[in-house]
Amino acid sequence: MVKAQDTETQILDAARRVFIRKGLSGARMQEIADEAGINKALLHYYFRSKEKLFDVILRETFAKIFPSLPDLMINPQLTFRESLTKFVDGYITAIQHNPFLPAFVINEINQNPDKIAQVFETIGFDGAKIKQVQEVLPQRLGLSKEKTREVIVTVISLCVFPFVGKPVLKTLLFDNDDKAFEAFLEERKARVVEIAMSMIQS
Amino acid sequence: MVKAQDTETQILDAARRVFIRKGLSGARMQEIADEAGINKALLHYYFRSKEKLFDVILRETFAKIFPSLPDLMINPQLTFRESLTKFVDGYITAIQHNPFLPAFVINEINQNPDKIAQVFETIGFDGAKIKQVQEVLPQRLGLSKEKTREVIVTVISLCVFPFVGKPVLKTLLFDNDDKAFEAFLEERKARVVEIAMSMIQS
DNA sequence: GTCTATACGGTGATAGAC
DNA sequence: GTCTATCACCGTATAGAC
Repeated sequence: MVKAQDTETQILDAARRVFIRKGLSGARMQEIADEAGINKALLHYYFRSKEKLFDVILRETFAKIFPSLPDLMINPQLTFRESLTKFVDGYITAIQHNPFLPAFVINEINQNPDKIAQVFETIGFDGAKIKQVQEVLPQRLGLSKEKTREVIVTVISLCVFPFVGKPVLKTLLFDNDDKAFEAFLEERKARVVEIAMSMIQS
Repeated sequence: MVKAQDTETQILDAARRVFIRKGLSGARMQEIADEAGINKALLHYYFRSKEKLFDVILRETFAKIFPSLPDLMINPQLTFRESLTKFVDGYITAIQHNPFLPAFVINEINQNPDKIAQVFETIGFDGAKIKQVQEVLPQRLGLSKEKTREVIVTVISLCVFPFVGKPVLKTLLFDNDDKAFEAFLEERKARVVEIAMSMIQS
């Protein structure tokens, strides 16, 4: 039992690394087995198929990335600026620790958009919660539904894109200097908040 | 000769569609052959291998996406606001016609960052041109190099992200209403310019 | 140039011993 | 639970006829 738990965890750890690096179609069961220190047969013993294993990782990844937004934004204890600062900071920091996550999610989601609703439900991000955000947030901001959407899209765009576009941006703007790019991301946390706040006030 | 040209074009058209939809590892030579109305053997006759064929498409795609930025931004005939408006409008419109391009580029580039320099050179986007943009643009804007980078990253993020994040954004903010999302993108062209200009003036 | 046939390696998945 | 061995299939790539 203890050993089983360990093996399953090791498989999931390995699968996470490989799938996020290579995607569903690029990943090989052999590679996952190697990274987990076991053989292919055992993979199929724990998770019936590659697709099943992948779905577990995809759900887990979504659960890690998405719930923070609504929880934070709706918290009435904080001013909106505080909520926003906390969100942007937490979000960018989280991605810094998992820099390949956004590209992975983007790719797999665009590859298979039908899975979205299903995955969202699994992580407790159902219609009710979505509605809640769509209704409470405009009230908090004192903005129309449309304006609120613009702010949200802007914030998420600014937080996420630098990571998925990193190879290109680094080449074009940062002379491939990794340190400079990291520093830029760090400084960006404050700038994103400023840009969003100026959208709200104007 | 005429027929050969036709076949090659048909192969490239098919390869473009399939690769951009499925990516390198997800695409199948059989599927490309089917879409081109020929058989697998002929694919290998024209392009020795899958990788070679893919490289052609990748270069072609980069050539289509990237050169517009520097050419526009540096044009001294226009005010910066005019350049920016033209760029944002042209860029978003272009992506609207090829909505899967950004996710494709992001995925393949993150999968194989080493190819970037090589691909950029192929499309005439060499070190000299990059330096030119890095030097001329700050002058035009009257901003520091760092501030200029912020503006560029912001503009590109706001233009591109909505497309790659479309499935998620549509679900969370637009109740899966395609029309509403399209309208949002259309209206966004003007908003992006406003956001960028306000960054410059402050 | 274009086809059919086939080689050849890899890939997901299973059977069966321990 | 974990392994070795093996299967059936699919994928890229090539040979060779026309």
